[in-house]
Amino acid sequence: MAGPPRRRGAELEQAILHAVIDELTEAGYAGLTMDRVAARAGTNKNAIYRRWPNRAALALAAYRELIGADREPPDTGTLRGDVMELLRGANGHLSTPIIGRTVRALLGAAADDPDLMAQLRDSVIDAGSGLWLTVLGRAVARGEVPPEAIHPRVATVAIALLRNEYVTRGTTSVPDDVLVEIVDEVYLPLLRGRHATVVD
Amino acid sequence: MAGPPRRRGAELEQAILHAVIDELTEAGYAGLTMDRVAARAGTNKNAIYRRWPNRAALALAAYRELIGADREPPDTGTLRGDVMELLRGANGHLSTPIIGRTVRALLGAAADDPDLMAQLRDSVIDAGSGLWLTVLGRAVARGEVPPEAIHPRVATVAIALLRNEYVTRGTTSVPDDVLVEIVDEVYLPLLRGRHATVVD
DNA sequence: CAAATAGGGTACGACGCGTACCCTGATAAG
DNA sequence: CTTATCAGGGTACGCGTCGTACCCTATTTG
Repeated sequence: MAGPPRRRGAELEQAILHAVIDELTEAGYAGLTMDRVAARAGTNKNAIYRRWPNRAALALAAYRELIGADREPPDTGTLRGDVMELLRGANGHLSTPIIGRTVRALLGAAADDPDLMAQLRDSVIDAGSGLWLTVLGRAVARGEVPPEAIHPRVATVAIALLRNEYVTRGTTSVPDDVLVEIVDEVYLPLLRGRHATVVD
Repeated sequence: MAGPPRRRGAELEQAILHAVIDELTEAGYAGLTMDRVAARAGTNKNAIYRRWPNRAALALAAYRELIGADREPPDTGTLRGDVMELLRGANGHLSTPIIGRTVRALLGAAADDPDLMAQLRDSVIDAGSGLWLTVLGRAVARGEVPPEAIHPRVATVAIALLRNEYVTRGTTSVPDDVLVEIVDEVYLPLLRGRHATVVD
């Protein structure tokens, strides 16, 4: 009896990660169990523990799998257009049923696991900050904002506020008008006011 | 044999909550177990479950116990002084070994518990926002910033950024120069530039 | 073809949650 | 003062999950 051939290496790894994604979608991080992941992937816990040391690492790996490739910075021609697109992209991203919950839960789990926290920081938090600097650089080149706008803390204010909204509100999705408010009431005024001269 | 008289009601409740605080300090939220809390408080799980439905609710109650009474808004005479004091107060607060970790863990646990999230929002997140509005109101009265500065989203930008720093960095304490940067590079310029009209 | 490796199946110990009982000390009611 | 009521103490237990251990089997490598 041949049956399906036994999966190995990358193929099996993919099957496991997608099982994790499905489980996270249905039951959330709190309801994620190693046994069920193994069952759903049609394998057993051996194969999982051989690859990831614990539940948190497994969930983080699944998260990365889900995120996939890096994004390209948008280029709409105006700073506001680029910024709104970045923010809407991040919001659409975080409002996937799985992502927001998982990220929150992982941040919580990382409270007692510095190693996990470091990985989270790299792959979730800092991953996108280059996009913002790129977009700002173009805006400076166009003369939309003064060069002083390019300052790491200033550049990431918008995404930091969005993230804050997620973490503290516990919502599954942030309404678009909140994004607009962040951009028009906070972010753009801040960038334009970085130098004494303002307003176009 | 008399022994110590049996504790009841509020007295016992205090003993339990302080046992939770000690356990959180030593082992963190992940290491907090009901059995150990009961043992440490010199009681048993009955007395705990009679008061709180689960571990998360217990930890939240301990957190509130630890926070204690509400703070008074500072009044240093300048906006920058008040703002720095609010931010330093919050930072000192969150950098207690227990608080930061516990809040992060609770936010994570709340990912699957809307009820807990609501309570957290009320008692942790929104609790202090009145202070910021008060301080801003005084600054407007002094003519330091335009009245448009009094806008909920704008007013809480500084504390939102601090919180973001905590949640995403996983640090136990945010250095003072980060606070200064938040205030001088972001918050005050934003408030002072509020009069600039916004494009839409 | 043999040896090494990775996967499958399964069982197990440890641990913690939340519940259930029954007993005892303290308080409230008669 | 006596008795009923109730909160607390002590303890045990079922359940679920983690992480590990073993042994067997399929696949790949030499």
